[in-house]
Amino acid sequence: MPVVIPVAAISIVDAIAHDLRERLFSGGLSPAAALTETDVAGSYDVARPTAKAAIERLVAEGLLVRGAHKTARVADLGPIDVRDIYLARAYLESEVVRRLAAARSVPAEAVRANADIAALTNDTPLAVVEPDMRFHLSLIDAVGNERISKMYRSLVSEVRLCMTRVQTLKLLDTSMIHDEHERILALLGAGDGEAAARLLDDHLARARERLAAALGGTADPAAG
Amino acid sequence: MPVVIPVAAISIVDAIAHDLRERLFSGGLSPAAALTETDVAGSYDVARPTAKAAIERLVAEGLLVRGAHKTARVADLGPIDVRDIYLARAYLESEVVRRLAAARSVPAEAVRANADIAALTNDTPLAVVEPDMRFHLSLIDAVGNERISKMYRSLVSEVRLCMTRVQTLKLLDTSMIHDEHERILALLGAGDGEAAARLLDDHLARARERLAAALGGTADPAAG
DNA sequence: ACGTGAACACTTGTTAGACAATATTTGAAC
DNA sequence: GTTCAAATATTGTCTAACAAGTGTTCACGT
Repeated sequence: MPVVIPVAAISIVDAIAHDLRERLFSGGLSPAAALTETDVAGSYDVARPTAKAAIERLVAEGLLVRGAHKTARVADLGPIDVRDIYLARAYLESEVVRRLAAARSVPAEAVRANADIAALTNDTPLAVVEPDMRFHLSLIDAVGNERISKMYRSLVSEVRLCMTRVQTLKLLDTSMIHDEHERILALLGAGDGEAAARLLDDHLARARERLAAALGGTADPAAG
Repeated sequence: MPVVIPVAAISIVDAIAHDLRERLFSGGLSPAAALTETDVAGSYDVARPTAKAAIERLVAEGLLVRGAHKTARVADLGPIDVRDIYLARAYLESEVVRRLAAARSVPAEAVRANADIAALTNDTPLAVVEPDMRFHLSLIDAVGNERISKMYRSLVSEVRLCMTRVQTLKLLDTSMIHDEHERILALLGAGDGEAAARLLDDHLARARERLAAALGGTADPAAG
């Protein structure tokens, strides 16, 4: 019996949306930068409706913003948005660790991701972002819920957009992140969901306040 | 100083998407029914690209499904989807009640919605759906988080789509729903988040299994 | 009769060009 | 310098069209 090899023939709109997303995440597009439909159409050499569709997709994802008859702009997420996003993350993720702990389930992929963090030598300051995201995503994906994974991915993409604005900042202490992750995993294996959720909340709150402060907000650990 | 009166000049695409959604929820469109772009364009007397945009919006919301070069169809959500949706609801909502209880916050709108449920005389069997949704939505909205509210609303719209398929079924016992809501609100005021979350989980699990069973699934209270 | 394969119709993906409606900017008048 | 009006830029929508993919029919050969 032949094995099915999954291939995806992505459409032009998909390709443009994907590339715009990459440019957004790599900082190629500054916050509040204007993205007219004609510009996008011109730079990819496609028709305007095609560019329009790609832009509208990113607007739906929250990466771009635009009002009626206004040109789309890169979302400039401030401290308020950061707190909104991280609170949503905390809601989803702390409930996830509660239920993972109840099943004493320690996702293998999360362990791997955290090992990758430990293995980091001093590269660029934000080399830790990728394995860190992978750690948190693997916790979410471990529950195997399509819609939860999709919602969380949407939040992660907004976080990545924020991060492009603080590339220079020294936000994150790699070893501390690793240690906290390790403790969370241990609590999952021990079945202590309460403690794991509490620790995760602290972990996210710390990251949130650093990011919010870097984006010009005042320190406000209780905000949310 | 003149008071600002907020008006929304919705676009044609918005209007069509809205109307299609209503038709979806009112059962005017059967599950798995085909919705070609030309048909939609013809029935609203607009150009095909306009209809296309409306269809793509509903596809993004999960109300329609479509593959590349295939005609869009009404999503026919089965027991598996119901469990996926309700588990996502439970994750969001049980964490919400935990945190509402921690603040001993009892949302006034939730109290109102539950009073509306109690005031129901025997109308159509699914007259309870609207105030029930409103009860749960008001709990979510009480935390004042933009992204959580948006995610939850997306889940609710999928639930509504499921419900249109079981209109005839006697799914819900009004007084039981009211009582359970009442107990949840009481636990919020008492600050007992654990108990409130547990009760809410049971409440949603019951609704989930009734809905899943009505959609042809086998009883499986532990699924998810 | 049955499976094969080619022609066909249907649908979607994408493009081009155009016009109207709305925002934004420029410029001129006071 | 401020304010109003014209010019420009941009988006929303339409018409028409072609290309490409999907599903179906139907004749054909075995």
